[in-house]
Amino acid sequence: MDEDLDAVFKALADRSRRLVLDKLRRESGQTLTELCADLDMTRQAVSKHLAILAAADLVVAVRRGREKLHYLNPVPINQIHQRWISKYERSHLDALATLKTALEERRDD
Amino acid sequence: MDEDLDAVFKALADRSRRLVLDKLRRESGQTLTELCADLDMTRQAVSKHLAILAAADLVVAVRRGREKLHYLNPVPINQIHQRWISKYERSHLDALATLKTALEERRDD
DNA sequence: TTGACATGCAACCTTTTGGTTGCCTATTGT
DNA sequence: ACAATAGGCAACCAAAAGGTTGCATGTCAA
Repeated sequence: MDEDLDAVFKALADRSRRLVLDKLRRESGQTLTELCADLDMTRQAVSKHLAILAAADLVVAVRRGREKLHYLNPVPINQIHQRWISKYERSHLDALATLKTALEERRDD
Repeated sequence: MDEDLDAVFKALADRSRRLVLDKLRRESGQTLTELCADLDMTRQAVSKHLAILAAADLVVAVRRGREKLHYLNPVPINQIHQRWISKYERSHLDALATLKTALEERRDD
């Protein structure tokens, strides 16, 4: 059940990859070389990152002639939100209260 | 600005660590040995995971005698939601439509 | 048709990660 | 007091991650 979410979490763990996602969110359909701009690493490194993002289904690529256009797929991020984050949002206040109490009880040591 | 979020993303990238968080969400204030149950790795490995979670501020520990009680801190997960996920939620439908169009235009190659 | 451009593939390297084992320290209950 | 219990520290290890360089392939435009 958590199998595919794992790839998404791992893909999101790298700052460069999150940067790539941000760039794609701002402007869809960019090519590899376009995405390389301002990224301070070789094209091959970016290409590897894109492969990881694609494996996690966060990015979908479409070949057009000699270039490849990359699109953001928002679905996996939404799934992370729905199937994972939301659980923690639900118990957020409760957990905060428990934590606060625990930290205060530490005083009477 | 994104400095601390990076540690959180990295901490969440490991399935075992997410499992630990889930356990703490279900029951707060567990000790290290309690958390080790059903985790199929040594106590030291779990201890390392807890250190990483604590460095990301996802877990706060309170020493009580010879044992250490661990509490979930929901704030970083909330920040991930607020400062990162929500941006993608906002452009979700738009991105989906763009992606769909791109995939359909692929037909007339 | 040929040079320039966009990308792909593979080998290689270094650092990080996730885990282990072995031993040490502190606290507790009897 | 002392054995059992809870945890900490450090060295070590294999595998994965993130990056590089070099070369190959496919496509476009003049």
